[in-house]
Amino acid sequence: MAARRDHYHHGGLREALIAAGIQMAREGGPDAVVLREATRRSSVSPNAAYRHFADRQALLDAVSAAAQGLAADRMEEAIASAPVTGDPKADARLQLRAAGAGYLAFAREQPGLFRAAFTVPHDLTEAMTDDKAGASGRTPFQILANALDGLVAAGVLPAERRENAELHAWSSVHGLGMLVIDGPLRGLTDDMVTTATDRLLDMVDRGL
Amino acid sequence: MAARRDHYHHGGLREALIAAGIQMAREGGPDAVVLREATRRSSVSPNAAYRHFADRQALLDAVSAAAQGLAADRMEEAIASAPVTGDPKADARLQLRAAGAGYLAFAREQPGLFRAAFTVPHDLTEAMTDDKAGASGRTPFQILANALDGLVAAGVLPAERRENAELHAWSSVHGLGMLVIDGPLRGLTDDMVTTATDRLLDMVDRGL
DNA sequence: TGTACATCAGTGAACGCGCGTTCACTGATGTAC
DNA sequence: TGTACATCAGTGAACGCGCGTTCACTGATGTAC
Repeated sequence: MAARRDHYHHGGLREALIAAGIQMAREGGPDAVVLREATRRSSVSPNAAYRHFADRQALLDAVSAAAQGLAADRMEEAIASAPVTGDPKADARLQLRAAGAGYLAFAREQPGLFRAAFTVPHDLTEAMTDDKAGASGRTPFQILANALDGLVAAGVLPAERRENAELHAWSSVHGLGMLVIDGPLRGLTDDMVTTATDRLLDMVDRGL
Repeated sequence: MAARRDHYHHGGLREALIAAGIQMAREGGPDAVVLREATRRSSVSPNAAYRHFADRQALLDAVSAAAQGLAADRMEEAIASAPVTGDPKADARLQLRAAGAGYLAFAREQPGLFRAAFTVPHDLTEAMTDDKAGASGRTPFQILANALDGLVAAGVLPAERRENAELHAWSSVHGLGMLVIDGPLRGLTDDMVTTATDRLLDMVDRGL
């Protein structure tokens, strides 16, 4: 952040507001993204935000997109550190597992951001939009799609099941995430969640 | 509702407030459950609610429990109208499918209630509590458990996979529900959701 | 290079709103004798 | 069966709060000549 705050113009208020919004989402999910508070944290008057966002929803959308980018980063990280066996089939599966595990790790580590990322209205058609990409330039959806392409390429997954696979993998993993951070499975310990994740990914693997 | 509203005491204010809360949740999810509005809809002064609920959260909890009961009803309805083949194995599977389809039907038909039911903090240990039961006296969790027991009894599902099965089935179906009503899959048409549900249930079936 | 001026990104004050919650109260109800 | 009284379930008014948003404004910035 190149914050020269000694002159009148902020220099990067839009980014500062989004950063503040991300922090608030981290602390309390999408509902905690409060426009006035974002301006306060940016040391700016409340209405200054309206130079950069049409309204509160516009800020929330930007925060959500950024949160999706962070989720993508976490997935890439998990994929990068996944074991490699040398067997193409096994490796393709391990990549998919890692993507799922990364998604769930993000849900557990940053439940507020997770909800901000995936609980706010977006179109499927927007799911691959650039501003939702992480450092790698890929969105969570693209990363998942990529892992599934890998399964097909390795001959693990028959091509005709490709489309459904997307749905299945995403739903399973997303559902566990929601149940664990916000729902009836809230009481589970970290250990329980880890083994549950493992078992779930076993079953996704088997179901494909 | 036996509402004799011509005398001082309401006669059933607690129930009226919950009913109003359910209606609000139906319209806008858990966040829309507003204590003052519930009293307004019950033709009562704002603070009257405090005779029956410690605070807003207590009302929301009651509404959430009631919404879980409605979800249970919808699942039972789907199960009751599931096809019967006579083959015990096939029938056990069809029962589980019906339970899942009912859960997702509830999510689509009553997205607000669905979120109020399953998006609000509850413990796993509370998941089977009576006040979350539907007309049949069973909670969504119990209905799912029951269908899985049926799979084991029919010899479709090895007993040692029983516990994981719960997690897998619930996560998958819950995830699809969330993605469809609130998340990145929001744009899907009813038809697309129906076929997606079918495919997802195929894969759950296969994954078990 | 210096100056006039349009544009841009902020300020400061105020708005109406609805919320959850608390206070001191009063009318209705049920029970004991 | 009638009455005194405790208890219960409401009323009415008010509180402080923080929100999103709008208004009229002014200081800073960049561009044309």
